[in-house]
Amino acid sequence: MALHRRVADEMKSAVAEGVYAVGSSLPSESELAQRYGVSRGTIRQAFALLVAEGVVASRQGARRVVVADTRTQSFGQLHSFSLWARSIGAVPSGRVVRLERRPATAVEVGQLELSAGDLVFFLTRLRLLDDLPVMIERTAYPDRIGELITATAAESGSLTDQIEAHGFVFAQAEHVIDAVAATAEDARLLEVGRRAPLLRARRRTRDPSGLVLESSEDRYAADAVAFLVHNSAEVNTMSRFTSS
Amino acid sequence: MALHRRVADEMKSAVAEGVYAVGSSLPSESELAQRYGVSRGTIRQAFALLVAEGVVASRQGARRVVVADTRTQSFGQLHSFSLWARSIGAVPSGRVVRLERRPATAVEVGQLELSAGDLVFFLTRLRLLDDLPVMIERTAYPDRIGELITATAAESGSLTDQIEAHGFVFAQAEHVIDAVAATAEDARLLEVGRRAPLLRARRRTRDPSGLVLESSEDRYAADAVAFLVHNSAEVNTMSRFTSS
DNA sequence: GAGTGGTCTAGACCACTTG
DNA sequence: AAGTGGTCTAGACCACTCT
Repeated sequence: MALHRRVADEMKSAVAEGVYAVGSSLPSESELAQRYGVSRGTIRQAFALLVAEGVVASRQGARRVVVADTRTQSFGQLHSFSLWARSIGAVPSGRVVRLERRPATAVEVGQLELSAGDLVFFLTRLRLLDDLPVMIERTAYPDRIGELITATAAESGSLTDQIEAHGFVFAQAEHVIDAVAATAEDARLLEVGRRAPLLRARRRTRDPSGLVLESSEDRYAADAVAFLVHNSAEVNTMSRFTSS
Repeated sequence: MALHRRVADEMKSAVAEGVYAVGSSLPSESELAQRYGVSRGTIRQAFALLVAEGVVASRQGARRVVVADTRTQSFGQLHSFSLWARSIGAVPSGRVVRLERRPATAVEVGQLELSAGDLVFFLTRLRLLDDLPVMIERTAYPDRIGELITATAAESGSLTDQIEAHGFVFAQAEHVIDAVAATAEDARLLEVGRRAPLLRARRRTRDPSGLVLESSEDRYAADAVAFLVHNSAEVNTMSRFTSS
């Protein structure tokens, strides 16, 4: 583990434990550098992480201030339904609705950055927390990933684990988030009314070299889940689009 | 403007202009350092911005790769409806539904980090793009901000401009995004059906020192707007919550 | 083995706040 | 005026990719 990552984690723990209260000031960079026995640059790297996560506010000339003790979820927890479920103390499960291997549609060719005629695995799963239906996941995998997928694995739990076990690394993702009305199938599976509001997240995940590993459309029952996003003037990872 | 910011902007322009195609590799850090006449550290600062915005993928040992030419919106565009509207070539307008000054509710005291009994300005506005209703904005301002707000300013355009003109700086924000069904008032104002799905973004904005400047609940017509969020294993600004 | 990005250090100067 | 964070430099070593 990198030094700056370790420092950041320790600072975050200290905030969570109340050593530094929300609203209070933090020690200066030079003091922390001395305390941890690292250079000022390493302390700054650590703070860059905390600022991005919205834990700390920074302004020139003044000490940094704690603004929240939000323990941001790891990228892994955001990516894997199973991991996330366990982290909040719920029991995740999945029910395979459809699993097929077929030529990619034009849209999928674009999404997965394939060539025309390439095969994809397409999986529709209902995801449950403590046996309550929460989300419908419709995911397209390029063939090289898809061939790792079996119906039994999809039923029992985490495909993410399965895929990572074969050496694929999920490194970055983009999410397009909007609201839609439930279709007949959505309503039946999620046990909500027809046309009920659903939170939709269309996700595309890449490995460290930028190759697309999956493209998914997730639909959450409206009262089940929300997303929290933090952004700042320095680093902004969020934008707003007209979808029409 | 900081050197690394300038380098990042130039790289982004180069990608947008096709100098570096999506999918292709970028020059090495040392080559860019020489070309721009800066140190390697500055080039790395520039790339940190581009990686956070999802323009570039990075992995140890290999050259960086261009993964998208998404021109991420600035923090300002994300924050100001007026600025955003103009940036996409639409004409923004606003209609004040309610504007009141009153003691903060318990929830608002928490949201705005006030003390019990403090006053807030509460503004409900319908926002339109090219005269089409798109969003309802219900915003609470602490008194020191709210006293800058007049009904005429709220009608004519950007309160953000108004507030910034008085020296307040919007530095960071957190957004909780989910889906809700339209209430009777929502439906009437947005001209959608009762119980139509709406995309809801609850936003809290802070100044550089961490003070809360506003707390807002925005409801978008489902087919009007979507949010795009980019995240990565290194820096993750997004998380998923059970809202129940 | 050469090249590249990831990490860390030490030091310098500046802009800003008031610890 | 002192302290603090923001920026930039130069150099070092390591882990990893690539051919």
